[in-house]
Amino acid sequence: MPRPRSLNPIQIASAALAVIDQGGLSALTMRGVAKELNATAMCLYRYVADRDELEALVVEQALADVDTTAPVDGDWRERVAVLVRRMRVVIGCHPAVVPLLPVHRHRSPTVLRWTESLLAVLAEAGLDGTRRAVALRALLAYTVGAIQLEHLGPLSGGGTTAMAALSPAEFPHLAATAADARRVDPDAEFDGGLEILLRGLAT
Amino acid sequence: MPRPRSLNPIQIASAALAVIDQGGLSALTMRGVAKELNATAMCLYRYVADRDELEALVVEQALADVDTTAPVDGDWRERVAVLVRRMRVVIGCHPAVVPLLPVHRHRSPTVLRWTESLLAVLAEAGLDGTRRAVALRALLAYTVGAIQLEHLGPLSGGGTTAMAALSPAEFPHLAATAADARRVDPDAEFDGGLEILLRGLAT
DNA sequence: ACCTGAACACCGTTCAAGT
DNA sequence: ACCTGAACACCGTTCAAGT
Repeated sequence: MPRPRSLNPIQIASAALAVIDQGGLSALTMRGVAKELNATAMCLYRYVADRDELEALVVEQALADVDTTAPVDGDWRERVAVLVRRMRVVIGCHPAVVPLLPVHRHRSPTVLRWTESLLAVLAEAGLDGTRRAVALRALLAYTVGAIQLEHLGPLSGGGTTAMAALSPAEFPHLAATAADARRVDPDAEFDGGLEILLRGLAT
Repeated sequence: MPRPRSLNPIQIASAALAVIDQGGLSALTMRGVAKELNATAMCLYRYVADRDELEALVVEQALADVDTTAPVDGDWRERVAVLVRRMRVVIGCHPAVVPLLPVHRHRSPTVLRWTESLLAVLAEAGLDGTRRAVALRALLAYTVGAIQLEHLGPLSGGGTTAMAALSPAEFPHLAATAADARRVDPDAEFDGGLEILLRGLAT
């Protein structure tokens, strides 16, 4: 007697994202997600092979809102910047997902489409072959790294506060820079670094 | 009757690093580290407050080999590159530690000394105040991000292999770039991205 | 065919008890 | 003062049993 499925992957992904958004990464457990769906943990194994697959589902669900279409206005550097900023803004809505990104990015259709658009813009800029591969990698590294620095670490962003308390005798530059850094807002900091990278990318 | 301590923090850090190097991040458990020391898990709580502190200990132990003295030869860009490459090489010896780096970097004396040296070189390059803070952040983001891309993800580096299998119809640029990327060795890729960043950093 | 409860082998952490 | 064993409240995952 075939019984209809009571869940679907989208429901699971939504529930899992809700759980991680609300309770942080440590709340993302098979049992926790199941409870959100009024089901049992074992039931989830009908839909995902294991926790790893659940994590991949969460990452894709979190990134699904990214507009991956290539921008048409502005020079190529501005178009790259727009794509990169779109990714950062959406991830900023789901900070607990950040540690999962480097691990599962290859399995996210959104990431693939976004990367394809980024490469298209780089191609229009006259980059190809190895140079384009290196440029992409550098942009990815900066994006992933900057987002991690922004959201991970002590007190999620209060890191510079801790650094400002360092002994200025032993770490003079660090103490000064920590003080300076607290006056830069995160958006400007991210855009500033991105600009440096894009300037270096000019042939 | 005061009994002498049977362990010290260095022994614990070494044992923990051995465990994670050999068994991966998932092997880093209180019980696992204790077994490596022929002790019980509970005994470790005499030396660390919790797992978080054990992780911080592992990170510092992994990075301890980094030479954090500022290089003296070459122009400032080359000196920055030398510092960054030193960090990458040492981390490459302990790839399982990579996910812990963004979380615990603020508590590592090695990271602090390394950052201080980096800032000193940037100061010699004429950067100060906000511009220097942004430059540091960009360098940190690139370094952290590039190392994560290198060591995390599917099959730890086989990611480009997976991407090369993509449908060239839907992802033409991605498929082409994945093929190109497989011909670039990791060192050259890292240095290439770093060069882009340093070029953009020139005033 | 799908869902469930009980069970297994793990976690981090607490706490009373040993020496 | 330091270490230990037992215990608690969790994990992911398996598997036989229910409907």
